Amino acid sequence: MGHFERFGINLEDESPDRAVVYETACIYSRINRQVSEYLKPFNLSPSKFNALMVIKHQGRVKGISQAEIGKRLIVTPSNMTRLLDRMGREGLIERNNHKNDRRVNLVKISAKGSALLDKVWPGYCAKLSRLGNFLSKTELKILSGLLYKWFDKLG
Amino acid sequence: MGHFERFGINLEDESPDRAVVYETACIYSRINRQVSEYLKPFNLSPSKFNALMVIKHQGRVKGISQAEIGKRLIVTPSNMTRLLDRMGREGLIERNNHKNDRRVNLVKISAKGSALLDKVWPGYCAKLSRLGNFLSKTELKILSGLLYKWFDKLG
DNA sequence: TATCAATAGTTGATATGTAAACTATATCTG
DNA sequence: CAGATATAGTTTACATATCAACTATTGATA
Repeated sequence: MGHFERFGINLEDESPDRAVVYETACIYSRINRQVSEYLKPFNLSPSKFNALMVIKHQGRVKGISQAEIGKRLIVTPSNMTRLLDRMGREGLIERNNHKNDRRVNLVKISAKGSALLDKVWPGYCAKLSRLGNFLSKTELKILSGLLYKWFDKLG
Repeated sequence: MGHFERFGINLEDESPDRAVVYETACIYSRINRQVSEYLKPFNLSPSKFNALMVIKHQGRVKGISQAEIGKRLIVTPSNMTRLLDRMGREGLIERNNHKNDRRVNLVKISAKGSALLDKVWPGYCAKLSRLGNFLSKTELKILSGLLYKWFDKLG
């Protein structure tokens, strides 16, 4: 077991509860940077990629409302408006009015957006697998189980 | 063990390597939100808080350069400039010229900043402990060890 | 039905993040 | 020493995030 420090304080021994929080934050930071770097040549950010994935998989037939995308990704309405503005300008999505509720924008992925996702997805999965495969299969199972349990109880 | 899904895809069984990446991201998102909410009444963001902690603990005597803070927190120079601008405006820090190297700004925490940290720190630790204590001591030890190993190998 | 509350989305202000171009200063090297 | 190179920090432009205030529309209810 290693030594984990933050602000000059060794956390691992005295407070494993705080240590796991710090470790999670540090790992996330590295994951996020690597994913961002992978997506950059495609002119995609993690936010745009995630939104595009949700729109593709949840809005196949009639489209999906902005509020619904926001709920799934935990993105605020104002953020969603502007994210979709940019994605619309880049031709990745289309926004149409809901027939029965004129407040709602129904968002659908465009052919261009769909083609981009098809190009990006395999490498994205491979990148995530590489990020995870520093641990053995057994360790991954244990880690995944503990993380899931934690996530579940965090609420 | 639970079921973990993203974009409508069940990850846990087929690809534990990708599952741990997703789980880490989801947990981080919740941690970050809770920490932000705790800090908000003090007019602090996680970024300002982390910078203030580093400045307090690493810049005690002569101060610490902006580049050094940036290295520790992985913050770009331009971001650091403006973060410290705001923190300076709020009276949390002081910036002075380095005597022998006029390129360098030496940053020190102010009395006001130090008092703020003293007020925030106990609750911050308690918040992190509460975030981590959904797991037993044994589980925390195992999780912490696996996270450290992962973090170490991620490089 | 008239009003009132809830919902969907937009806009403006601001904080935080990146990248690139820039200034000023320091250091290295022929 | 002169010129190239490296380093520290700033500025600009832009993406992404929040919150608060706003409009438009729908739905509930008195």
